[in-house]
Amino acid sequence: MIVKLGYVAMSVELQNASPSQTMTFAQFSKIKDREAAIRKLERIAVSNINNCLRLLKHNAGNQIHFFRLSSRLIPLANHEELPDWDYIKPLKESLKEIGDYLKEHPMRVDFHPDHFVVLNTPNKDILSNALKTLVMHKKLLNGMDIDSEHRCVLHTGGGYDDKEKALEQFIHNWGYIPPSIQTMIMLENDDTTFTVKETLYLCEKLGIPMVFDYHHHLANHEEVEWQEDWERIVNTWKTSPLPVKMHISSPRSEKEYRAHADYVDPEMFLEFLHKIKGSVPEIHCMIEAKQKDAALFKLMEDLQGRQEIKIVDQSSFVVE
DNA sequence: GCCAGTCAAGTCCCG
DNA sequence: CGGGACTTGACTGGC
Repeated sequence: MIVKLGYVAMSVELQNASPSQTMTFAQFSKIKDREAAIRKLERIAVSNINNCLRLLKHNAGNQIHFFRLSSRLIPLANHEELPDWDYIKPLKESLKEIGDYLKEHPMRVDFHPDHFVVLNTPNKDILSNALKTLVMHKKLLNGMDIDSEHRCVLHTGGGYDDKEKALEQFIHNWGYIPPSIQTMIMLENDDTTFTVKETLYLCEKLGIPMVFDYHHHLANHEEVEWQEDWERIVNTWKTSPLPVKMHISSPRSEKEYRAHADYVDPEMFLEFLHKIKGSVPEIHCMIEAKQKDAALFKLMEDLQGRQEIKIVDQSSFVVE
């Protein structure tokens, strides 16, 4: 089984390369010339996308084949006071550059929109805003000429005091999501509300790939045993053009269990890999750690020299 | 140039 | 029911 590691959105090694620079609506409103304010938003967005390209080059240079793009590339993209702003148009060229680069340096990239994109809300306006944000992600992928199938990880959403009802609400709302947006989505078990089994229920019913977050599972489960669910999780990827993907992180501390630690505990990771080895030929593990790419490199270093590990390159290895 | 506070979103928690 | 916590990185303001 080959394991490929990825990391999230920004680098601690590459300086001044934030893909998430922003302007709040309060700042925006202070600028009297609205056109000038919009131009400023556009300059920030272009800078974010250019930094994204720098990050991709950094990744390619370090043999990293898997990366989560920032979902904050375009500040105020879906703000209700800016419905007339065509935010994609001024970004066309920068986005195409990314697309061209990715054709030369193939890398799996995807998004994880912030947790306020809630698809199971009973509130129409919130659903409509969630959909707008997903459409923005779709446009970004189109601009980069990336097939948008299975490129957006989401959580199931709110519990609303009745999780069973909340799951049915998800299924109900799913009918209002255009198919081209539906195919973008993957669902992840979360650390406070919806467990692996609950997420699987939706994924199987609606044909959505499930992203297993091991740390979330340890924080939130009916039963801690997960191996009997693993085959079902793998099965949700059967129709996907992409390999199974999952999230790996370690608790910051016993007290702050749900928060992400700076680095990933290699022992926990190895133990996990031994349990799933042989179940898939290839798996992509997204490292969610405070130290971002440095955590990925440290984990690779920690795994070096282990009997059962054969290092392939700076971010991949084979487990036997 | 540092530290505390603010910002954005939706849900959840508390009184 | 209303206000604050939660989360995250970026940014602002006070000193």
